[in-house]
Amino acid sequence: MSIKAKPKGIPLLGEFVYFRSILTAASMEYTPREIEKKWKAYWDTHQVYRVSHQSDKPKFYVLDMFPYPSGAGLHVGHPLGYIASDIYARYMRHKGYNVLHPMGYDAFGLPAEQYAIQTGVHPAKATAENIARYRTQLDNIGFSYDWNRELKTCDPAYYKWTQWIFLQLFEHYYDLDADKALPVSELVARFEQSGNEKVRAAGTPHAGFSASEWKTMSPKQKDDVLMNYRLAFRQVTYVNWCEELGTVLANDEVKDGVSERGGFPVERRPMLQWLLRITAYAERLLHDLDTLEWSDSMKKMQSNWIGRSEGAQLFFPIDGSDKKIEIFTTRPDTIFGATFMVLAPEHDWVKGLTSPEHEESVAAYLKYANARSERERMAEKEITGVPLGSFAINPFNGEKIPIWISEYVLKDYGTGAIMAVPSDDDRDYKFARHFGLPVIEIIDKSAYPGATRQDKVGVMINSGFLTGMEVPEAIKTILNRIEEKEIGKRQVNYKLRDAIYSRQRYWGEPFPVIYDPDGVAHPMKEEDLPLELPNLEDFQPSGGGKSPLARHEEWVDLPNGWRRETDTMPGFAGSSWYFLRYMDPHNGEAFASPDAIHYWKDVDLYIGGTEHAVGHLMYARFWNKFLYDKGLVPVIEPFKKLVNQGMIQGVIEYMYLQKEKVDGVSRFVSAEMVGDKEDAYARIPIHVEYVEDYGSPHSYVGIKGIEQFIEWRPEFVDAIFECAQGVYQKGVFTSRNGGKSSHLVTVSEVGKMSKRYFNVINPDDVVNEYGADCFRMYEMFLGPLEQAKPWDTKGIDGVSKFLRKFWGLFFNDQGEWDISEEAPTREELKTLHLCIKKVREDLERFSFNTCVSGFMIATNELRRLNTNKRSILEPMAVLLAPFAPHVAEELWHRLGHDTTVVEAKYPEWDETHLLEDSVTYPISINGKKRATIDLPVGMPVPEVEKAAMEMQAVQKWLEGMTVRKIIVVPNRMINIVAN
RNA sequence: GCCGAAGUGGCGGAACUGGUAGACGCGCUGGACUCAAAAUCCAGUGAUGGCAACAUCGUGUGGGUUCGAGUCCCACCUUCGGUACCA
Repeated sequence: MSIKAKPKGIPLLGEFVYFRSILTAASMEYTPREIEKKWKAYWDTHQVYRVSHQSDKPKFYVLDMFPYPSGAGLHVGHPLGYIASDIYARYMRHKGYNVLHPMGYDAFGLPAEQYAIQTGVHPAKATAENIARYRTQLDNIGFSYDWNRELKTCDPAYYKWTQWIFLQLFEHYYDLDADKALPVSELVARFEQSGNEKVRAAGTPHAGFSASEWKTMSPKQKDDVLMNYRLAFRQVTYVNWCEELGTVLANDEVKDGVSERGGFPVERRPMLQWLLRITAYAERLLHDLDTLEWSDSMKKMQSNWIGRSEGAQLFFPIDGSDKKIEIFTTRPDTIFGATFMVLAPEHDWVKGLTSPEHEESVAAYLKYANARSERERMAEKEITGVPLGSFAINPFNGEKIPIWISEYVLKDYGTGAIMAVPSDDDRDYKFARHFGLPVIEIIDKSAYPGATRQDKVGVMINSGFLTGMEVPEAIKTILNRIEEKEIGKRQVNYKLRDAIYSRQRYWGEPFPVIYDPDGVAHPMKEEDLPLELPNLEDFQPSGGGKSPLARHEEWVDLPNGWRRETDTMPGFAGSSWYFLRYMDPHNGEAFASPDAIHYWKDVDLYIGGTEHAVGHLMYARFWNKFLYDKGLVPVIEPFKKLVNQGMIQGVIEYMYLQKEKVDGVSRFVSAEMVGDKEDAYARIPIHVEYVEDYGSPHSYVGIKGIEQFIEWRPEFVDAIFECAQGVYQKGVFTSRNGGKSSHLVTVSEVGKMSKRYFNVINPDDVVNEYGADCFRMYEMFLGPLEQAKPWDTKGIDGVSKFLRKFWGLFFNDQGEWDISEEAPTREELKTLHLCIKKVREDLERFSFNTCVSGFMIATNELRRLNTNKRSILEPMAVLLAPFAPHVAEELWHRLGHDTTVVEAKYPEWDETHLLEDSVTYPISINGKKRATIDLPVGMPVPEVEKAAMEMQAVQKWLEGMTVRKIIVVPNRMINIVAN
């Protein structure tokens, strides 16, 4: 019996194994249940995995990405990375490192709040239950976590420091001269001295002011000015607003422009929110990628996300007005080809630039664009836009060009306005073609065949003083001219946007901020932290886009008339710094003690999914850099080495349900009958365990499966099930044309493992049947860590057999423990040392799957050799310990040790045991293998050539041909080129 | 759309630096053991042709570089992850 998502209450093979073990001599049978239970208890009582920073050993920090404890519990995909990191952590410990390997929970978040809205269960309660379930599931797998360091972001003792770091961000600005964060108090001192003219800081554009102007400002005015500088600041940004639900929605909750819940319209609405000025760190976030041992693709994703581009800020005068539109362009050289301008629909000036005759069409377009999500707008499937009816003047040739608005220009990128050059930009070109706008060729690319529209190559034509120049020269020239004419300047632009940090939600960290009656934001005092999240019973949003907290007036309104911030922090708040808290998780005086931080420093190995490539990893790097600027952490990057695990997918099985009922009865049909009439049927996902051969093209439900299905969905008790060769209805199978097959073929699809597809496979069930050691090794054996792969329990038998065989090496044919102290043979030593080499080398390159096959090969070989020598088997047990710690511990103790195998020294290989006398060369003729020959290792090349040429099989192939060349790669291959 | 990744037997995958494609495991086929089944053990297993030796084809598709390409280059197809408020 193999496990498919196991229905509750069905006894599994594991119980049978257990039962059998009681009847047989307990010493010989491999009984993972007993062994694993025993050693888990041992590790726990001896606190084997507890670590301290007070150590003389070198440190090593292995971290898993913070899990969010979802209501569905862990499925077999989650532990993949945890197992890999656990194996590596154990390996490093065997190598003598003091290994920090902690685990905890990213416990604030939207799902718990949605669940609360639907069921009334308090998020704190649901989260605590989910965490408890996760913990049980994790414990089942035998991880080497130091559970004394467990974290929960929703714990006030933890979020006290999340709030504290937020306040530090609030109290700092980014000084471009110092190239680091400095206190706002210093900025204020400079304003008092000389206004903001000499200040070079990352900030929101705003007017200049003098010292005396600063001094006359009201507190509210000063607060507004400082918001342009603070690293945590308030600004108006757009949110997905759903009027019907009275709430702001996550992009995730919006599907095709309507809310996923209820299908109500969603529009983009401006709202005053907190943001973090991550853009201040853009350059450093980009530059420091070079110092990281991350995959090139991951670095590339981050660097593309940051999206640094060099170009020019340029002002275009508006016809009939003294206003000038600011744009950013990376191609100032193409300005003579600019035939129109495009503004984002949200651009502040749209209203003012709309001429009376265009008011109607512009209003209609704004309404359209407003209902479109940012994602849809960027996807550029259709070309939309309207002219405003006003014109800009090209500052170089004085041409009047029309101003349009279109959704492909985004408010938050650059200045929200572009000059459109259809000849040299694809999107501009498509837009011009669609609306019949002129295209002026300005670059002759005839010397560069194959160059695309956007490529920066060619010779300028039709371009005034630029005509005749090559593009790079033209760019330089025009930049200089722009600066001379003072109509703009060189500028570096980033695609990276500041991070919106407000959520109109309950289940998150409260902001430690209070507003005075003027609306000036004041930080809470450090000694008053944490500001605890008050208890609520109703989690429906408050009116006007406010968080549920806004209804809790006693909490919001302070006795002195000041008010609390009612928004809460986003999910990434707690996870942006948790790796630091693990270093010193119980500290009440600081987020972690300097001692601990200076010992553990940074994460040496970080394992998690690529889905965090640009979110969490960017924010965490940003926070770390800020804390570095403050002198609070010693390293510029928190995650030295990053390994991305692939996602384990599930199989989704569907039955076809005819959309139209037959005489009021539902009708399911076997998939092969559907043919090209898909439209007439609905796909109904069903529990994968009802399906035979699930995942294969022939997967089907039989009578038993149909009956299980009806039990689960009683509304289909009367339904017709049209099988391959007959019909099943109400417990009766009627054959058609004498056929007997009652298979109803289902459609299989690879997809997410999720509650909604009834295909979640719980690791507990697998561990229960096969044991944790087997589960760990099977997860690794499935394939390369980095690759996505579908889960299939079928193959697990191979690993299970391997473990029993490995165990069997220590016993004789009578099932008695039988270990000899004799000296090993040469062959045995070679097998052992080959295995050590394979496992160690593969571990170093995170190739866990090939380690497992290495163990299998060695075990098969040692069985063949009938090995029972301590000198071979004891190192094998230690070698296996990181992968299968329970069975290794059991064997280690049976071998006579009374300390844990966890601390045993990892075996090393000796090349002298691996030397071969001869090598089998393949002989290729013109690249095709035609023969092989055994030759001594290290034979000189001329002799190898001679030996090969003398072979009959070779001569046969060379008949009538002339040998042109013989290529010999020593100890690898021989290739003869002839014609 | 944009950014990133992956496509190898019936299945999961191996081949690390351009050098014997398919290690290891599952499944399947045949055999041993068994009253029988399970478990276990032994043998075979990319496709096509052939009694066989062997030959031809074969790493998503089309092209290219090379003595030699799963691996490098160009174009394309499909699937997956991200796309800024899921975590």
